[in-house]
Amino acid sequence: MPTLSKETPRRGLDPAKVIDSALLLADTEGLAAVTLRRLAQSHQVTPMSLYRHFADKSDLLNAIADKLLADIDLPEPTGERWDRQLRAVMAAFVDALRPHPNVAGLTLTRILVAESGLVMAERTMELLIEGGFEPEYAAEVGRQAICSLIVLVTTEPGAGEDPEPEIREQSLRMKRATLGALDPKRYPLITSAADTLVCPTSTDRYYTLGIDLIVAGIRGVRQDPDA
Amino acid sequence: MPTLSKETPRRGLDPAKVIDSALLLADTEGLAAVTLRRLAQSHQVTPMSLYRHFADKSDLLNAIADKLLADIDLPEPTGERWDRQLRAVMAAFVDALRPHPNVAGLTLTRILVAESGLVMAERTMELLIEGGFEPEYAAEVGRQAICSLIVLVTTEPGAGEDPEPEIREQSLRMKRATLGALDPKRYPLITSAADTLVCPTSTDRYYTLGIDLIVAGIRGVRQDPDA
DNA sequence: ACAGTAGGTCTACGGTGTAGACTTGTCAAC
DNA sequence: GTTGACAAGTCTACACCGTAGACCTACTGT
Repeated sequence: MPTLSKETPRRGLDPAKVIDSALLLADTEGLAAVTLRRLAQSHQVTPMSLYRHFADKSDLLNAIADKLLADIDLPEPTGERWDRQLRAVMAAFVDALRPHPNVAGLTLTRILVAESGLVMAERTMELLIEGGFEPEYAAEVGRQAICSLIVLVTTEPGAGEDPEPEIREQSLRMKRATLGALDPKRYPLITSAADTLVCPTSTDRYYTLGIDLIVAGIRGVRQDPDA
Repeated sequence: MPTLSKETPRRGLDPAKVIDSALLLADTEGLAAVTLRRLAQSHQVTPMSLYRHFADKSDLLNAIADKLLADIDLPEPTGERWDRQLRAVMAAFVDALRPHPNVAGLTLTRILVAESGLVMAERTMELLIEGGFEPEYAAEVGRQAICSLIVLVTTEPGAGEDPEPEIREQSLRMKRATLGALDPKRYPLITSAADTLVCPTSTDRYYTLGIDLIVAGIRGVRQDPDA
């Protein structure tokens, strides 16, 4: 029997676990908190050890993005109309990103690389073509739609704010005050809608509206590419 | 006559010029190249000098964003339909950001702070309300629309790539190759549209389509907020 | 003439990503 | 069994970052 107390203490660094803790760290303290040193420390290991498993930091970040994309739970094709199905695909995408607004932006460059990103992209184009788009046009529209969805998540009201609820609430109050203090003669609409602008009514509504807007846009540019 | 050889060598650091060179630097070498040390060096000054004019780095970055926003050349109100006017406003916004895709994202947090951002936001809400939106709804829709426009610019095909044309071209070729090398059985649409996905036909078309998509979306969600 | 101050400098600190040479446990092949 | 190869982790060091705090110093208003 060889020398291994519990599954080879030598290989104590599971890349998957590193990614997990990196994601957790980003979720709780923001992307800037994800540091090789900090990550190494939390795994009781030297910073340089990480380089045995990741080419460099961006490689690790890409791995996080790929993990997010892998969480997409794409709905099975149904007999519904193309636009309803498209909406479902988009909702699935957003659902995968929503829990991690701080890192959602990382997926921008990985969609056409990661497996599940490719599957979603292919499916999206499929539905667009079924909806009557030319393949070229479908590619451009799909690209933009997916980008918009990502941004929907990264700019979710309150994303990027401090994680401490008190500081965050303080910051929001400050913004509202600043906006409310503007001259109502010059900015009547902004001042009166200050609350909504700073932080929309409900997060669910926010996402529903966001997706609706995109789907409606796609439907709208369908027949006449030259509007 | 006091001692000034040429306009007080003591005050050799014009904040406006610092912002200008920061913007230039970001445009040519990417946002990451904008460094206090580098900026100071290019103005023959110590890094700490910058702190006499900017509270910290983020303050300087905000100043860049404000400058971009100040470049917006908002069209005068006309008698046209609300949606056509809205389109013109959006086009003006995009025109201001387009020359600086690397820093366009900085404007996200400054629109409701900078003068010209506020003016544009107010005007946007005005038009939306003229189009029949409730004020609250207009705020949410407007917010999302403006975010989408910004992202349209930051994700412009080839943005964030290396500035050297050769490296950049190389990178694009690589991506196209990777995409084209996928299994056509699994990803028939992606592989056949690889070229368009990597880099859309024309930049102008790209922006036209992007704006069309957003305007069409707004038009589409107008009457039925609960679709 | 003098105090105040705005603008720029110097030094230093703690943080970052990462290159390169080194150690060491593990396993395969002779 | 012994011996190598090798994968995984370590150590040291470097260049760079933003910025705090004390300092100088030339100008300005009184």
